[in-house]
Amino acid sequence: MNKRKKATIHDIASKLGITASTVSRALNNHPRISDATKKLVQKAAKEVNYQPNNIAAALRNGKSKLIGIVVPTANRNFFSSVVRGIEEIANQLNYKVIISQSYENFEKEKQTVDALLSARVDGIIMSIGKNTDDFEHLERVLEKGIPLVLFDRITEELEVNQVVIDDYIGAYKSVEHLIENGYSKIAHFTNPRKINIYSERLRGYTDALKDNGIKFDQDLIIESNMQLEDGQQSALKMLEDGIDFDAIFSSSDYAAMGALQVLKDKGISVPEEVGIAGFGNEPFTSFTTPSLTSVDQVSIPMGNVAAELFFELLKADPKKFIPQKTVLKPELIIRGSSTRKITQPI
Amino acid sequence: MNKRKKATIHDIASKLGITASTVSRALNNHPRISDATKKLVQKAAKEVNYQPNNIAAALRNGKSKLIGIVVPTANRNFFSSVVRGIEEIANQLNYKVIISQSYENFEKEKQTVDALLSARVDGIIMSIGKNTDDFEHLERVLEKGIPLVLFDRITEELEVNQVVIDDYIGAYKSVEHLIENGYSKIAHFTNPRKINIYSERLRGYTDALKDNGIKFDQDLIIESNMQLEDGQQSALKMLEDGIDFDAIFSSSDYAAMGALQVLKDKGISVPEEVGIAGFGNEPFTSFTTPSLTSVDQVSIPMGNVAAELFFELLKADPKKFIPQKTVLKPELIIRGSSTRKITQPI
DNA sequence: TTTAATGATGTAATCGTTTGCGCAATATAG
DNA sequence: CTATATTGCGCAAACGATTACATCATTAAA
Repeated sequence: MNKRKKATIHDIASKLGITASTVSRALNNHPRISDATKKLVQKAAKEVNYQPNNIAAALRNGKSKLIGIVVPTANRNFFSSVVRGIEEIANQLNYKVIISQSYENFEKEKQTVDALLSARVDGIIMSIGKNTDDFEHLERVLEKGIPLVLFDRITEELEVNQVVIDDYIGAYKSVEHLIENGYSKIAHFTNPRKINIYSERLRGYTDALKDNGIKFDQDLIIESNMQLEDGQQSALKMLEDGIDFDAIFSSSDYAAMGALQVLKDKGISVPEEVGIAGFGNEPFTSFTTPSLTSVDQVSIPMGNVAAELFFELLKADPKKFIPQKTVLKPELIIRGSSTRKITQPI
Repeated sequence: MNKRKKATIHDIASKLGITASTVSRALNNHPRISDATKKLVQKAAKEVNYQPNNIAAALRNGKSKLIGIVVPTANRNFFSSVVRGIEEIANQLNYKVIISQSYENFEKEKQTVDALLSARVDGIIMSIGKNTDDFEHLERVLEKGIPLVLFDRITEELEVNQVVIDDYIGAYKSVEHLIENGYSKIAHFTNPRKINIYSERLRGYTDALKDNGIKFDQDLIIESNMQLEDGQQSALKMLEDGIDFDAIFSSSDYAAMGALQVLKDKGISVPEEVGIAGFGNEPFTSFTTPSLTSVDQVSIPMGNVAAELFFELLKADPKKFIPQKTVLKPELIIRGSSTRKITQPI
């Protein structure tokens, strides 16, 4: 029924006995084109099932209307929600989004950034991988004057727009909440890698203890890769080593979940004997028994803000660029794993 | 340090006193270019920090090396895993992926497909929304001869490559498993929308009952939108209405989870009094207490297959196109919610 | 030594849109 | 009734890479 070749503005033009420039202008609602012509063109475009070729336009304009997004994995609720937040804003402005995953792999991350650059995205919004501590690939992006916005997993080594949540406050509030519920020997699960989020959460933990007159105990700091299994092992280790604790503040919901499973398994009741609080507000946290107290990372707003920052950058004069860092307030979601009716230390 | 403008093959050419065609051929490893020249070109390319402009190449070649993916929501483990499976294959072939979400919204789905077409993707891989029952937008894609592959949520109304899991078998096995564990009054949570996946699962349920000599009971078929809250309400309703059941086979893990919560809340023990099996093998199913029996949808292989089908289509002669339907075998993951040591009907 | 084949590179058109400039025709001002 | 704006549209050159065809050398074959 349809011809194999796709219709172009030239086809429309010759059909109407006008030129392609007029068609182009008509479709773009150029003021110097008469309404009559515009109507004609639109009708003809419908008839031939015209689909604008953004590739050609991109080449001519030097902008693709594509935003590259790099996340460690789209498979995590937090990241996909941020992407959703970005999309909300981007779509309004007729931008589309290319999502790439770096799988926490440095080489893959570099390749991905390169590929996006070759695809001529107008800019990049990303969250860096856990194992990334060299930022040359991002410096190259900046040098070329391509807009770059970092979210959540950021670095201080780059002069770049960033949006994060206040991990410090989130951690502080969690620990404070645990203390208010009568826990005092609070362990902390963290990651040895020095990315901002973990160090900030550790700082919040430390300060909350201090401000409540509880002495910091290095033995209560447990480092791991923070996945489910790591949480299980950490909890087991603490029990075996006879470490005296009555609560866990974990920088990851997964690790918190692992600990919860082990404790239940060992007949230790949560929250009565041990309180648990996680971080991230993953969907499963509300499904567990007991449900898991956690810190919500306001992911969709974070995506919104990242996108807004991005579009500001796009418009801005690169000469007088001043990197902004937006800090969002996280929300403590209090659930069953950390609230006991009666304050009863073990 | 770097000039604002990006380097092109012309810059490299004039730098070396040769022409752009030679540079292009050298970079593409054309056999008719001498090794000496190739080396020179590569060195010069590095020096000027050359980044190929895929947009220009895409325009010239008529192919963008982009695959458009449309999913209802990237936020679901299943979909993001399929995407991952697609990416694995696509990246090997130097294709990139544009992910768009339709949010189960028909209008949004249409717009998205149009946008991808305008972005000149080389083809589309998608899973259709729950509310889509008009397929004009997809017919347009087919008419233009643009490769289209559907996965999971498909339709029989289109002559198109498809990859699905055998929902029938998945359901059949689940129900059979429940029966083997001594359950006989098995309720089924399903969705009233007539998309293939739900009707196939219902069919599997029905046949498994029949083959085991259990009479089908319409009262045990509970329709809802299958989210967590729907599962809660469905369970509550069954209890209130005094419906006699000893197991639930839910077409969604979320609804199964909701039911599990309600039953536990009402003091009904799972799996002793009521067995539960879900569908989808969402990550949280292994975190719940008891953990939730479910059907794994082999999402990554599904993505792989979808991508392979896609690339076959891309190479194939559109004249002699015969739509293929690949059916993958799902895997029953047996967990705590459906296994009781002693078969003890209530 | 002439002819043909091969190797290495250049020429120029092409992909589909956009847009500065130019040129009429009409409208407005003086 | 000129002089100047304004309106409506065409011309042609971009954007950057690719590639069929042409052009020279050089070399092998006759």
